[in-house]
Order: sequence, then structure tokens, then C-alpha cells
Amino acid sequence: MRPKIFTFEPMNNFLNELKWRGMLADSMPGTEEWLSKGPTAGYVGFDPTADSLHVGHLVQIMLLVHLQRAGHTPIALIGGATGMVGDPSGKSQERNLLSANDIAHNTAAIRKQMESFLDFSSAKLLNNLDWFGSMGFIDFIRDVGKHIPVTYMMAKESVKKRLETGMSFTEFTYQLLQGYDYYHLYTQHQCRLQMGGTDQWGNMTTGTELIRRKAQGEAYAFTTPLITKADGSKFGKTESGNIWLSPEKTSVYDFYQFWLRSSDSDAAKYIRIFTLKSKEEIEALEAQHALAPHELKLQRALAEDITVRVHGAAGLKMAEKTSDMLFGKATTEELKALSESEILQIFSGVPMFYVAPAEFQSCTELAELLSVKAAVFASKSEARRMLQAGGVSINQSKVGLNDLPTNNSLIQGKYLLVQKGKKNHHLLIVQNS
RNA sequence: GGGGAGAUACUCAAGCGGUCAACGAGGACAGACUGUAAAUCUGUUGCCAACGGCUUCGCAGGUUCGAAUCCUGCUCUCCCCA
Repeated sequence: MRPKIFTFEPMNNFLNELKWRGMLADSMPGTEEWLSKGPTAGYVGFDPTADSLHVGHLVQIMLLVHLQRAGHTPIALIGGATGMVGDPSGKSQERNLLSANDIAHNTAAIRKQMESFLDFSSAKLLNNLDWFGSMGFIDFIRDVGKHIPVTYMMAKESVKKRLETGMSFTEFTYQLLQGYDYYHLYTQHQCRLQMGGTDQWGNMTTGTELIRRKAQGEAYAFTTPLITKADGSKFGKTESGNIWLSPEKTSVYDFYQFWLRSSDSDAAKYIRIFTLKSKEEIEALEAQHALAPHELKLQRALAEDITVRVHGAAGLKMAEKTSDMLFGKATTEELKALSESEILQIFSGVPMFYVAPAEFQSCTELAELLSVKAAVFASKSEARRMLQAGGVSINQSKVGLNDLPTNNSLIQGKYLLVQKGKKNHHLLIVQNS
């Protein structure tokens, strides 16, 4: 007989896990000890500023995932109330306020996205509007404001930085709101841990301070490092903006490509943070990658793992198919052999432009077709420049300034695959839209 | 309230009567090399019916054959003194 199927793993496995994955920046004294004592609850806050999460949020979500796997209770706190106020941390300007309607809509959408990461049979999803919504201003300043000295609040980096350029009372108060969140979770949900990005440190300590003063309790916190790219630019952004989890905002293909295109050093970092692969597994992948870097094993493993999780197996399959078609050795002939439904399916993640047949026929210059008729380029000059530089392909073959596609060039009589530079593809559809 | 400085393209930043669509740097994009990587090198970077034309240098007027450059007013920003 096996003595026990489940031995209570020391909970500091959780922090060790985060350490080797490079997800731990700073932690309050005592955090590790507390976590090793037994299951506890920990939370991360999310602002409902948009109706989708983006890849930047993924770090915090993974924290909750690891927390859950280590046997603790993860709490995702949606800032339905605080989102109406705006956090000054890490921002140089006063934030725009969102309407209550927008926030409700965003909250619902975010809740849904989190469900593919966390098991909500044990995880909790709370909205701080539930406790702030009914709280009056007088109650707040009596119950919360009374406990935290202004000098303490002023000493925070987020406040100091903004004191010169100016900040409203609203934003100044923000740390008290977030601090109260923690206090509330501490008293109502036995939450003893707050996690977040380094820019949240100040707000997090206001929370533990409030808990200490108001409830004579001990609570803990730790932060994750700011995720950066090797070239110093911001993580999660491309020329075209944020990479969102919502397929309406970022196509599944673009999402997949975002991860696939990461540089070697970034991929090694990301795969630790954004996947649950074991250390051994990752190191083996890295070794394989070093042997045959052109196969992009590391990047592929990374992209596959996250894409499946966010967009499902079908989403991944489509993204891979599209990528094969666009970056593989697909020739003009192979493209032409595709059926119409295959084309629409495979290129569903690629931006499409409609051109009326009459417009297509009457067009006398390629640059005009690609700028005026279909906005692949912002202006005709830009299109010409790019054509001259040899940066444009149609149906997988290079074209120049004087080329002009005819009816014969159209795939299935109406499609034209336009490639701008190395990795920007567009589908031109010749039909009345 | 008094005094001073400034506003130029995506950003920083030259230019201070014609030769300015505007030096330079960064960024961005493209080409070569590669692995849809990194680094490096090269090119491009207001618009168009393109050896030419048009619209841009905070806004509105004015002087002049000619203005980003000079004058007047306005708006905004920053600094110093009360």
C-alpha cells in the first residue's frame, strides 16, 4: 500500500519555480517562509482598460497559474472600481477615465480570457467594484485614510516622480484604493500575498502597511521583473501596436508570428516565463536549437505552446498552415493550385483589401494599384520606392516598378498575394465588396 | 504681477532673407548577408499627373521680387524674480 498519494509539497517550490524561470524580482521579507508553511491565497490585479488582455498581462497570469499549480488559491482581481480612477505608477500623464459601461464590458471579456489559463473551480475572480461601489467617501477616508500618513504616501516613487509635472488628487489617492483592496482580500479571503510588476511595488507595500496598521496582520508581496527585449525595445509591441489575446484585435496568425519571430535570447527568456515546460525540457530544446538554429525549434515550441493555450489547437493549426504557405517554399504554382475555400481559410489572418474588377482592369501602374486602389502602401511614392528597392512580391515572385498583374495573375480569378518586405503579407481580392 | 527663453517633419535637433522639402542623430521601413534571429553594410524616409509641380517649419496677418528666417497680434510651453 502506498502510504500517501499526496505529500504536501513545501510551498516554496512556488518561489523556486519562479526563480529559475526568471520571474522573481523583489520580495518582502518573510514571503518565502510564509509560503512554505502551507496553502495560502495570493492575488494579482488587472485593470479593465480594454476589452482584451494583451501579452504583457500574460506574465501576471502565469504567476497565478504557478500559484495554483503549487496548491495555493489564486485570485485575479479585476479593478472595476480602481480602473475608473487610474494608477499613476509608470505613467507620465494623468490617465483618461473610463465610463462605468466600458468597464463592465471589459471586465466580462477579460474574465472569459482568463478561463483558458486558470481553473476557476478553485481560483477566484473578484471585482473591486463589489466593495468600492457601495462605499461612501466619508467611510473611505475614515476607515482607510486615517491609517496612512500623507508623508508615507508622498515618499512613494510613483508619487515623487509626478509631483513636479503634476498629478490630481484622484491619482494620488490610488495607492490607498489598491491598499484597501489588499486589506479587503486579507480579511475576507485570507489572502496573504500580492504579486505584480515592479512598477506596483509602492502600491503593494501600502497594502501590507494598511494591513499591519489596521488589522495588526502580516501580509506579503513580491514583484516580477519588467520583461524586456534584447534590443531594449518594449515587450509585447510591434509596429502595428499591442499583441492582444483577442483574435478580433490581433489575428491568430499575427499572434503566432509574434512569438515565432522572437530573437534567440528573447525566446529562451520567454519560453521560461510563458510556458509551463520543465527546466529539462527547455534546456533540451535550447540544445537542439543550437545545433540547427535555422529550424527555429525554440521559437516554434514557444509559439505553439502559447498559441494553443490562447487560441486552441485549431487556431494553432491554421496559424502554422498560413506561416508555411507564406514563409515556406510555396511557389506561384502551388498558390494557384489552392481552392478558393483553402485560400480564404489559410489567409484569414492576413490583412485583406478589396478592389473592384473595373478598377483592377483600368489600373495602369502597379504602384497605383497598391496604394490608391488597395492601401497596402500609404502613398504612391512609398509604393514606388519599395518597388524600386525590390521589396515587393506578388504571388511569391518579385515584381518591379514596371510590372502589372493581369487577369492571368489572379489566383482563382480573384486573389492576389502581395508581399511587402520580408514579412508583411496582404491579400488583394478583386471583386465588388 | 515683473523679467527672460522658446515652439521646425515620428522624436531629438540644426537653420535666422534667396543655393531649404529644410544639416545631423535616433527611430522606422527596405535591400544584401542569414535562420521569419542577432550583428554588420547599403538605400529610403512630405505629397503628386515627377528633369516639373504642390503643400509643410505653433496660429493669424504684414513687409519683400522672394520668408522657416524680418515685423505685428494671438495661443501654448519653460525658466527666473515677486
